Amino acid sequence: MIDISHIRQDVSVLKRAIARKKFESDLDSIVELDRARRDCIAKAEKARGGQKSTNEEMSKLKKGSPEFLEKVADMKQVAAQVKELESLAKEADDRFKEAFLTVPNMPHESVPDGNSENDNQTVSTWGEVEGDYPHATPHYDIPWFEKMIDFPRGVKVVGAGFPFYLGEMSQLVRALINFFLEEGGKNGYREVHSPIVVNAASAMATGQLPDKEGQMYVDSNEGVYLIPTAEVPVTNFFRDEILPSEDLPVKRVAYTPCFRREAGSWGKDVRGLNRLHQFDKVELVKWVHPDHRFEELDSLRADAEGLLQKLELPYRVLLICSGDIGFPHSKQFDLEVWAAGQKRWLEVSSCSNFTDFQARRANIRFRDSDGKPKPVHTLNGSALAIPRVLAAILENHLQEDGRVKIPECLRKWFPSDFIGP
RNA sequence: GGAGAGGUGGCAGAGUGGUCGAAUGUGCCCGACUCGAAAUCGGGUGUGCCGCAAGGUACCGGGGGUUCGAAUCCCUCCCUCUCCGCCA
Repeated sequence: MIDISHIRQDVSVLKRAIARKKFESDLDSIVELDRARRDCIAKAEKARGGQKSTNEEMSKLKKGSPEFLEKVADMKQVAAQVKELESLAKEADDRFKEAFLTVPNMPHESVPDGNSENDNQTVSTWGEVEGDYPHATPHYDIPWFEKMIDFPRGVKVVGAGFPFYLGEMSQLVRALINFFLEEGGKNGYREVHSPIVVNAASAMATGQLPDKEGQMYVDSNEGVYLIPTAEVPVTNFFRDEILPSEDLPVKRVAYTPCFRREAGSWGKDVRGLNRLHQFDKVELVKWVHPDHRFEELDSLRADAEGLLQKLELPYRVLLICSGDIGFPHSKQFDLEVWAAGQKRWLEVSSCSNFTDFQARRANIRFRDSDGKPKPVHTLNGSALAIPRVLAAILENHLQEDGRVKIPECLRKWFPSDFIGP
């Protein structure tokens, strides 16, 4: 959630910001709900204060004395009144909070205007995009692909979108995971091995609930959700905590499987590894001092970009426009790898700054130099999503002999220079 | 899953229906003493909400109830621990 002062001061600023995001939010009525709530709270607290001071007097009287009994009789009415006012205040408070939760984060001023993904800005590209890939083939059309990644048996065992990776392909997946984790460590991120289910409070704190409930697999017996990204459990690590400011920035890297129902998005362009219900991903998460939020976003992005460079995969960096940016995001860069066989860009990372939006929901604070707790700023980014990176490796590094060359940086964990028939 | 015990401030740990935001210890911060440190002594030390402020109000696991008044009594949910069962 945003800072409440944004709706108490000049709402027009907030209105304009939200309009840029193409989100609907009835701010006028939320302002009114806030006013009503404060009014009710003031009344209830005043009544309660009166009741308390009388009760204090009563505690000094002899129990059962005439004065005491008289006051009891008087206070019965007061008590009923207080109860009524308090319940009105709670109602008003709940109404406000519910509405306030629907207000998205404001996009940063450096975020370009736009309506959809078509308006995202390419800020840079790396590597040879239109370059020389004479043998490039869509990964799912590589002859031996199905021998190494078994979709039909995944369908039999679970359903669509849950492939088995076999033999050397499984080793390659593992090599990528190791590479990403190790690079994260080198860049100062502490490795975490995290739960892959979370409770509703956690999903609420990072913003998956209530918006994206339909996108998550849920176990309603236990009231837990399979995580769509490690962002959820890892960010919630510090929920309801106050961090010492000298600990900032805190940086963590985690590998987890991710689970997404992808409800409604199944259909075209989802062949092979392009879109799965379960996939592996290494995620970077940072908790930072507000003063450093944007330099931290740049360095986070650089950390993710470094991986693609070492993998020798061409990519572009998109600055996501206001209309395509997510609900809790302030600013977002996507990294898209060039898949030379499909001749298309595949998103392999999304690096985002949430400013204090998640931190307020999750109640994660730091103690500022004035001694007061303030919300931290949270950032995260994939580094990287494995199946699409794998797809790009298979397509771009495919050679004339039908084998795929393994990038140098993975050889430490992979037993051969090539993968293939 | 069964039986029992318990959830109080950073931690430990008292708490009679009213004088309890809560004793005490410990930790932490400031000061005194000291060449410095330890020890000792003195002072300070939670968070949210409402309020321009003074101040008020809430919070003793969550929610509800009884009562003029609840950390304290009742209901309910959650969690932790011990023992048993099952099991990686």
